Amino acid sequence: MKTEQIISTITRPDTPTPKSITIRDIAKVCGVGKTTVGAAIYGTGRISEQKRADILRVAEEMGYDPALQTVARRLGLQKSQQRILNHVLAYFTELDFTFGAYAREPYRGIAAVCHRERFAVLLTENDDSIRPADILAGLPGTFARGDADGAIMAGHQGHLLDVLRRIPGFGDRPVVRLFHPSPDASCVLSDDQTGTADATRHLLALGHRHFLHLYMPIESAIVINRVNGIQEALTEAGLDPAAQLSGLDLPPLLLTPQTAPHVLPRQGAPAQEVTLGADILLPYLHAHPEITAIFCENDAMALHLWHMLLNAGLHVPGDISLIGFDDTDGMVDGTGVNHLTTIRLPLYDMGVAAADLLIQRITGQLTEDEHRVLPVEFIVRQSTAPPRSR
Amino acid sequence: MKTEQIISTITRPDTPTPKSITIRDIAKVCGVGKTTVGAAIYGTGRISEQKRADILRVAEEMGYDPALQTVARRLGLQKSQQRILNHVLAYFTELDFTFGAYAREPYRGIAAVCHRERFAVLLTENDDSIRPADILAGLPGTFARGDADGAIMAGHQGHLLDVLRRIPGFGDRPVVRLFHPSPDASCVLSDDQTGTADATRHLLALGHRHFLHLYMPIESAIVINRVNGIQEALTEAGLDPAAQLSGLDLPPLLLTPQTAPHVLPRQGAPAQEVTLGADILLPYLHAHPEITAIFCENDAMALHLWHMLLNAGLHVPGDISLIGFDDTDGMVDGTGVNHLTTIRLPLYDMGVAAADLLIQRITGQLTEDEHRVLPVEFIVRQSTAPPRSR
DNA sequence: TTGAAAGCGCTAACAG
DNA sequence: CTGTTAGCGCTTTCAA
Repeated sequence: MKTEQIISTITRPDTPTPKSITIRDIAKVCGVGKTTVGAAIYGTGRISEQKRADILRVAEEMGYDPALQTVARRLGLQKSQQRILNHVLAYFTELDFTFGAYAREPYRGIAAVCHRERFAVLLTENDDSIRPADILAGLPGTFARGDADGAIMAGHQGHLLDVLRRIPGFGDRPVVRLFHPSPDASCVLSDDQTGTADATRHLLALGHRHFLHLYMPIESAIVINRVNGIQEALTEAGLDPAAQLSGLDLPPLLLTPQTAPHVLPRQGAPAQEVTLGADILLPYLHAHPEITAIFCENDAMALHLWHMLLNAGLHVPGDISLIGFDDTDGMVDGTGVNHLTTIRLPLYDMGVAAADLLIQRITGQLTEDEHRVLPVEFIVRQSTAPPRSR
Repeated sequence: MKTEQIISTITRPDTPTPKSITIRDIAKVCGVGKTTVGAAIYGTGRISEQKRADILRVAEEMGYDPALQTVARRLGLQKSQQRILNHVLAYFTELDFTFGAYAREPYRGIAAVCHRERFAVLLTENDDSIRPADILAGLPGTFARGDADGAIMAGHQGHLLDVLRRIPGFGDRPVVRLFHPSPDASCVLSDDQTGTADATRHLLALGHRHFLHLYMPIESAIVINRVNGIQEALTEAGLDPAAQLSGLDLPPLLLTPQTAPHVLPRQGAPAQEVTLGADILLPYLHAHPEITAIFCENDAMALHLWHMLLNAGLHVPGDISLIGFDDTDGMVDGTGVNHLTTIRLPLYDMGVAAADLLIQRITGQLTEDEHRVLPVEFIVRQSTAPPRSR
């Protein structure tokens, strides 16, 4: 943390603020000691109901504002190791949060809960490729000072959790991780395995037998869950997962939502390259004509594929059945109908759950970290159909 | 502000934190007074270079963390009316910020500047229809406590500025308004008038003579600027604005970015109603066959219109020329090319300008409010063409 | 129940 | 230049 920043930034208001009312002022007016006033307003110590009412009335009349005296209270409480909550939580997302429903939809849920609970949201985008030391250095002083009561982290976020834990001002405050399981924090996860299992059963029922799963190069718990789901359904049907399911990793760029057509408008966004990854995927499909269905890591990827296949003369779902993930983006026709069969992640609800969980931990209503797994929903649309030989 | 929230929220950490190092500890070790240590670390008072170096070294060794002592410093400084900056700014946007590049693109700019300057962003979405009293009640305690050093407000935001000004904890801290001019704050605006003037000249050169301007029901400074631009170009061409330009207000819903097809993916978003507003617009156009070009308030609206006209058998740009605004959304064809002629708002740069301006005001590098008007860019694509009679 | 006194860790005014 | 003293406004003993 930049020490200088914390030290050297002092301002003096243009127009001197009128001195604010203190409990001492009130005490003088009421003819009591200031300890008594403190007891009346802040509930420190016993006080007769009569005096309390009197004092509160006078405080109100004099315009006493407890918010303005939080600093003094904090100092006073330091002795007894108590903290006044800031009612602020940090939401860390991967860089360029503004892309993709994957961070935006949870944010909506978080914001809704925070608004209800009068919490403020400190939005922080983090570059996952950055070195841990730089994460620390890049965080605003507000974190070092401990202004965030807790944090929600979406996605991988590399070593961010460790970094947070090492900040003296943050310490072991509650953290909720979204999407990725973690033993050191509360987690809000989705039941991806059931989702892919359902999807696989659907494809099996249609008659498909050979599947391709396009995954991220990263060996993440998420990918493992999804593969498990497919394998579960295959095994259940008496098939050998190893023989029926193949995996293929594509260029990382292809897997980010950014590259899909019509995904998200952004000023100056480059035109789509519909051919990206085609040099890998098309030859592969050509060499494996038995494959009739493809699982994608996300909808954006599915849409990209759809266009790519179309370009190559392959029809969805006629030649290839396509299954997306997330239900964030759709293959929308002119009448606004989405044709992509997908597994819907309850992104908004996950945000709500994360914020609820975090705030309960912050306020002490919950004293242990908790893992919550939310159900997904398999949605059949028009990108899956019975296979025909290619 | 909910007083209870400020008062009743105290927590005690699960594991008692080890008492943090204080300047007194350092003073004892160094065999000096604590004032001297303060002078060394915080630059309060004069001190010899020798002692300073010694003390700083010891402080470092002992692991003194200035961030942890901000509370005490703040109390100490209260006497002299000085404040330690929080390095936090609030970004207020209209409700559901997650829609529309109109708030998201500036956010990207703001975030970039804040990251560079180590400022944190407090993101707050505000419902413009809410009563002023409720805005105040809905703000998290962090605002009452004065944790935000300043604020950026996008859009109308009704009485929010007044509300902020009335919060004792915020007072007259710097505010930057985005898009809307305001005498009580710094502003970052766009030169819309030049934009619509350019667009009008373009249409005039193509041969158009009768124009329709679809505006928001609100009499905003923005609309006025845009109309002024059209009128300016018409007058310049020796035409009578009153005779050549007609205005029409459509249902409010039509004017929000949400309604445009393909604008922004959102989970569970309803299918588009391509016919929304058609009952007003189509008869109007039928009654005024002399109109050959339409100005829209934003791209989303232009796209909606495009589809609506197509539905009615009218071709763009053959029958009607269409001009969007913002350059946030496009009529994208299969190859990723955008066909909408529009006036591009430098949204990202406006965010950058707003954050720069605000931070300069916060840090005192700038002592007066400033209005900055950024240039727009008229971009000719394929939604405008020479008129033909209908 | 009440209130005086002694902190919390720093800054500020003033002697030395 | 240095250290002492007295705050900042609240909390927390601890007598009364």
